[in-house]
Amino acid sequence: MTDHKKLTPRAEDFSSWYNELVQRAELADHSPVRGSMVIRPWGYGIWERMQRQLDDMFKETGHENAYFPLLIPMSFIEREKEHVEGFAPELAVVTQAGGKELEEPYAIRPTSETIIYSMYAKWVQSYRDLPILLNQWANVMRWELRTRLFLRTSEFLWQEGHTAHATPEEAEEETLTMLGVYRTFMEDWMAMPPVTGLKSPTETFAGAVRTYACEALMQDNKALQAGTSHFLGQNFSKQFDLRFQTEAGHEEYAWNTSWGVSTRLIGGLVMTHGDDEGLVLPPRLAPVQAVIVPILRGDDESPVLEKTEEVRKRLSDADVRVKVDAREHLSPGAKYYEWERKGVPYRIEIGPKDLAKGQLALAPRVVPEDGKRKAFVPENEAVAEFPNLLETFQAELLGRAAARRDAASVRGVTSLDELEEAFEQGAGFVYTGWCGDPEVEETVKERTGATIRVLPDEEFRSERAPEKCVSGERAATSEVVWARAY
RNA sequence: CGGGACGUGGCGCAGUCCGGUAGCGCACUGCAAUGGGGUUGCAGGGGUCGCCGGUUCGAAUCCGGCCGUCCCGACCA
Repeated sequence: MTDHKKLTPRAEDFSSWYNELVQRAELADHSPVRGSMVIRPWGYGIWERMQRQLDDMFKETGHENAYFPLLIPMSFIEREKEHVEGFAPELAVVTQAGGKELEEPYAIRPTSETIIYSMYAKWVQSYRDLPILLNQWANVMRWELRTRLFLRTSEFLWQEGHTAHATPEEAEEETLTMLGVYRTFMEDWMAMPPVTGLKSPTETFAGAVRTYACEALMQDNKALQAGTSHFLGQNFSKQFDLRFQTEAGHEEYAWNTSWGVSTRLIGGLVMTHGDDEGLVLPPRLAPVQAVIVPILRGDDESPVLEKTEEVRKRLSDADVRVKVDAREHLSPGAKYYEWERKGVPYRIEIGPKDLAKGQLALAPRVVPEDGKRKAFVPENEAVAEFPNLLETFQAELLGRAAARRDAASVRGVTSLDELEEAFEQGAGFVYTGWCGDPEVEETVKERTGATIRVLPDEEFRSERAPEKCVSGERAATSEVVWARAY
């Protein structure tokens, strides 16, 4: 399925570029259901890589997987006041089944806190039954009014971790541990370095005491909330009667956390690394890390094809995910464009000339700062070095993304005028002081379209803590990061 | 959910104002040659024009309703 049309350049229209890329790289397509997408094999392959790695990290931090029902009794969702206010407008509700009206409607889960904690309540008697550390991989539904492939769809895939603890300290620690897991995953696997921190009260999850988040900066300098970790306190345990007997013998409500990332991460991946030719995949998440394109001649193709297969086997044995593209009806150039559009990190060309010289032609998807577009490397060396090349490529992507984020970050802003000016100049993250007043958030949003993304964790904070709130009058109680967001 | 735009083979579009039995490019199929950045020639296949209804002798074209997509806004992972 070749496709000659160029993508709309990012600089011209970032939205069009994104929409075209997602479809033309065959990541996803619109479905007949409003706001719901089909994730195609290439996109799902990336999601599978993400799942595998995250799942390993969850297991390493002591969690187990389980599965809870898709349908949740409406009365459950209505039990936690903040929670129902947050989710009611976007619920899809099942009112009929088996040809009859249901006595109680079921909501299609927008998130599973309520049904999960209702079950935990059955399972927990004593402090010895805690902690419970579960995760589930699931689909959820939020009837969004405005959707975009991967970034906001009515139905999406995610994981949701839900834990119950005997003490607030332990729950808080869990919340921060999982925020750290997400951050590590985004940096080391997605090459998408986020800023992490605490959400302001207005941005806190409906039903949580505190929400922590990973905020990543996209190439259009808008922020993407890429993962959240919530300290729920006893809000849900009190509503669902999740109690336990302490060592001392008295009853207490358990302390909960929940945390999640979704297929939205794939949108983040696209907007972090993609270029005007198409997708660019970090090697650790690429379903195919190298595609071999044999350069075939009409006269005798067999030596080239034999060598191609030999190289494929050698790389595969070195745990490289490699694919041979030997389709005969396409010219090499057409294949190059196709695999570039799909973001494969490396292309390897093998032709008669390479055969004669015992070399391979290696072409990285992104030309390194100091490198060449295509390198001719002796076969043995190329095979031996290939895993390192992939790691270098991975590091290159992270380095570039971090540099972009830092270049688009503005610190030391002390007034609303300066803040407005910074965003007019195209700033990404802007750091200021804040007094904690939600009205300041409202004012800034009206003037600039930006919101507080996080109260940054210590290592992201400015060297000198801001003394005054950006509104000018009151003293700052914390530093905050502003951005326009997805 | 409010404002705007759009919906014609897989993709991109023309045709719609001034109703008269659907067209172009790319892609696709077959054969042959070609093959190191979107290869060429020849021969083919595919669309009841988003859906439903109305007006009319006749509707892609006019009218109404609905659905979907995109952009702006409110809301949101």
